Amino acid sequence: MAELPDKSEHFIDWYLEAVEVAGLTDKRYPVKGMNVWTPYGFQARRLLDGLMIQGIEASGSRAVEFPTLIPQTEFQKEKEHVKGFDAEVFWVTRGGATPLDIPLVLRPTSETAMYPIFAIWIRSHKDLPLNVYQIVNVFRYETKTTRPFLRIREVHFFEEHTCQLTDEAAAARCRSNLATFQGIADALALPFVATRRPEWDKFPGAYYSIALDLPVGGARTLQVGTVHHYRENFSRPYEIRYEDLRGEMQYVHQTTFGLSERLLGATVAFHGDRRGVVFPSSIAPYQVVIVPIVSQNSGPIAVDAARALADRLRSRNVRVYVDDSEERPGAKYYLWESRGVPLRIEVGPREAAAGTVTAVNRLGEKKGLGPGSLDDSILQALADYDKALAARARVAFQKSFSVAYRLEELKDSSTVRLVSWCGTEACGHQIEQAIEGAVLGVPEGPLPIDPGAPAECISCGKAHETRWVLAGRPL
RNA sequence: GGGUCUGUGGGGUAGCUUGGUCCAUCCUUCGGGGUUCGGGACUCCGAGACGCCAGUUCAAAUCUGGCCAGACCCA
Repeated sequence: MAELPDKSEHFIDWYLEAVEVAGLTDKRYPVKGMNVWTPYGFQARRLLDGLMIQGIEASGSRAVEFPTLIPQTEFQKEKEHVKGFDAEVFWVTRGGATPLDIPLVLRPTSETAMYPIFAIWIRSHKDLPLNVYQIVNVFRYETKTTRPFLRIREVHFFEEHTCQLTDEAAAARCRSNLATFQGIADALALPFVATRRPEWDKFPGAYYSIALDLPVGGARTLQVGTVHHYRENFSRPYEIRYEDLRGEMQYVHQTTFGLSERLLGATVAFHGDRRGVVFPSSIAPYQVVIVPIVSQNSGPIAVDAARALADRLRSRNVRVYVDDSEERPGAKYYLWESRGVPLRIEVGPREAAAGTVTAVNRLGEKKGLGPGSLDDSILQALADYDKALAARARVAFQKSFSVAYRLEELKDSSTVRLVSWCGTEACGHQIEQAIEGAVLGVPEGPLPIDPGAPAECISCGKAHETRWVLAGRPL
């Protein structure tokens, strides 16, 4: 087996192979864009779900689950929304041989499934805010080339939907969601930028959309999440109203927050290297793999030591696997490296006798541990690994942005670009054409790099009321 | 949406133009044996595929049609 393709030169080839060798999905399922989750990949996904659940519930949201099928009549109530999704929904038109009176849509997202029910649930201002989320599969008839975790037709989707009393409360919920996402991203050691998407690229039906993007090498970016402020755009057609203190009916202000297994793809894409996947310990299916080194004459001492150590680590909630298969040690090292295991522990016969081990983390740092407080040292090594991974990620992140002052500079961008923009759609499209990508949007909060005050618009040269905007090439 | 092309064991391929020693080949994968074992071992035995359905033919991986799946290019 050779090394993976060069990540910076052939990113997509590298990505596909990294996912393949790690065994996260089986792409042989005979429907385009629908892959099988393997036990290893599913475990990573479940851990990722756990991060989302923990984060969102800490911010006062509760889990619900709505049905998969949506009647066409409900689906069509918000005009922009239908227009945005019409081309990519799967339809259910028959029950057995009987044509359905009202065709059903396989949800591409759940606004139109939830909101008729929200209208029933919400009567009074006392019913607000309503903060609920669900983690379910949604379906989109993707026509472009599909890629595991990144562009798929059956999406494992996290969606929070909230109803708020006021516009300001909804904006506050959006900010709260960004803080929640920050926590999730931190756990994954993924730096990101939040930008307000330009008008022409916001979610169909939204008042505004804040997208969460990751730079993944060159000018490439990966959108891993969105927070939308809907204002009353949905509550009016779906008649979600409450009676306020004065006894008047008011429409609720709504928000949504969406994430998916793209975050898993992003973790692979961002941290991975020539040997394959690199997992942060938060979602690593195995945080520690122990490889006992056995030779013909040494007997079971190394395996016994490995198993005893594994039991002790498990009792401290470490996910650990003892690889006592018949493979040679070298083959095991490569295998577990490609699968992204944060920490490998080697135990040879002599070490077993002495109560020591050799620890090698996924960043290649190697050291001997023990005999004193061995278990603590291993936990410490795991924590150190996560810190080192995050530090490495921050460095890569800093290098992923640069300022461009002229449209011609955009063509050969080797980073995501920060450009000054007048805010008009015409100039926005000029920028998109020049970079052969997209205007991501105006950053929310601090910029990844400090470019000073905005200059004149990179496209039309207008000097007043310009702002910095990020442009890149979304995957 | 329009066009071009592709489909051969688990993965990657040759063969197809001109139908016939092709129970197809190489690299791997899987099962079993032996020698090994601190960075991708060697060796022996064995298993496993011509996308699906029709048609043409003495004979189809190869030709024809339909279907399914996928890739690339353009709008």
